[in-house]
Amino acid sequence: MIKLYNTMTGKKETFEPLNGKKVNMYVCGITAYDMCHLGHARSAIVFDIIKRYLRYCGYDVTHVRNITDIDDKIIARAAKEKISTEEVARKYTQEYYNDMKLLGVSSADIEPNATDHIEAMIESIKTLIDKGYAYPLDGDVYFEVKKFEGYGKLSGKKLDDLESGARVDVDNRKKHPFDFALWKSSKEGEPFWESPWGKGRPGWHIECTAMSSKYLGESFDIHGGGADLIFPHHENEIAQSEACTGKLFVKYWMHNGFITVDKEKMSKSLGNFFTIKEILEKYEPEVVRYFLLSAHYRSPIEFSDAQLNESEHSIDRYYTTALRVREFLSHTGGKDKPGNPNELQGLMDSFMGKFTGAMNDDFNTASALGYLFELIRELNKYLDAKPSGQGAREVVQRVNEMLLETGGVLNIFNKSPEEWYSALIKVKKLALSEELLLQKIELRKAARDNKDWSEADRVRDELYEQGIILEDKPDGTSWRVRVG
RNA sequence: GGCGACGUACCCAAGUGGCUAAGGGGGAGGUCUGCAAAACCUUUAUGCAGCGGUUCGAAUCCGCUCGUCGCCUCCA
Repeated sequence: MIKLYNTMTGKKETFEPLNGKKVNMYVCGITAYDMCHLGHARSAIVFDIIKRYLRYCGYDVTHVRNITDIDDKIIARAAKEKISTEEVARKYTQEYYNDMKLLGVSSADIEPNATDHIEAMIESIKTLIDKGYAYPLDGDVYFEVKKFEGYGKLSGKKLDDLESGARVDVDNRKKHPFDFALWKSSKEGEPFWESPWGKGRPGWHIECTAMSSKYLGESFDIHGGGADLIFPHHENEIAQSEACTGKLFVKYWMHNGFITVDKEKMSKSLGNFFTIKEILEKYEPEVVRYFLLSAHYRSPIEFSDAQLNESEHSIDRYYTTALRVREFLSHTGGKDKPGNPNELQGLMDSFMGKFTGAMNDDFNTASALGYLFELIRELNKYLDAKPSGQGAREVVQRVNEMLLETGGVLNIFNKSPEEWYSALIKVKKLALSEELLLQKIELRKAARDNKDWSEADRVRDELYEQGIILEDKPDGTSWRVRVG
């Protein structure tokens, strides 16, 4: 039984989709006017994991993630770069897809662009006018918030409070300061579409109303996005959609917390952001994903190199164990010496339940990761006891499968140790080829065979300086990339 | 001004009424090792911002205080 926190009620609720095992989920994507930063990555990764977990639980999920490809910021950017709005949108949409691919975030099932749905938006706006919820004004169309009973129910705001706390210049032509644009007339030189109210473009919020109902129906299960979208964006979507259909728009509203830098929200306007591209220059994507899953999705998470380095350590701990497991499985045979798997066996019996328990509790990935590392420790302990034989083999294999299965849900632990180390060499820009490295190890082996310890240590220290750590084992020396 | 969230060890972080307060990183000691590394073991919060209250029992519920942050404007 999955429980999830619903922003609408402010409580954790039992997840019961509108239609059996079918889950329709809409997550607000990006406005394609600039490079994406880590905050965008968090939202993408969080909802990707939620989708993966729901599917793991047997739900049939349809995931829609939109791209806003026409908007004031795009127009401003186009003017600045002296190119068309289409080119701006195309360029940054492409960058976005590229970032998502590098991050290892799966695609949504449907990734609609706003400009492909202008007709549907116009239809929605017409309906809102016909029903008396919207009014045209000098080529614009506004939604009249006072007409929608329940405006503010998602964000917990009251219109009177909004009025008195207004921090923006009020457009006096509107009936209420918080009436928002469904349609904006275009100024000279701006892109436009023909409409019953003249040439113009849609307001931001209406695209999600039009596209979500097109692909997921008038009522659907989950609507997600960053917490900064709660007001006004999602509040306005509710007003538009429910005014249009008279039906419940969304059953569960989910919002991820912010990334902070020096405790402040990472944002374009503060200028304290790091682009996904910049971060992936220094860190492996799996490290970034792990970092973002190491805190609960609704909590703020402080970005820092120290934190990313810790995440790198954690992932490396897994791959070090993965290497041990593989060596064990490739060698073990012979005498049946299952060791004492009791502690490990106990944890194996409870592990899957602990994992799903954590994930069922509002997708508590941080807690789930704790259980994974608990299992890793027990596995290491078991391997330390040097068990052998078929029984031991089956135990280790089963634990390994559990780690891969649960790691798979979290989209981590999905490489071979070699892939991990070679990715680390790349991302840490080590000026050392694997070939040269193996030569050095041979060189050192010769010294060790001669018990020339000072020469052996010299080679090891030299490699350490270059970011490589050597480990001497009974059957030879292996290497790892130094992390952290 | 209105609304809301958060404050757990040296750092990050889970835990939201009841066994010894997960897990990761770091520190100290140990086992192993030619020495290391890795791994494992022990240790590092009689206490969960502070003060009251409810309760047989609270980090967990309630109130107040202090501190930090967010939304109220485009924002993931």
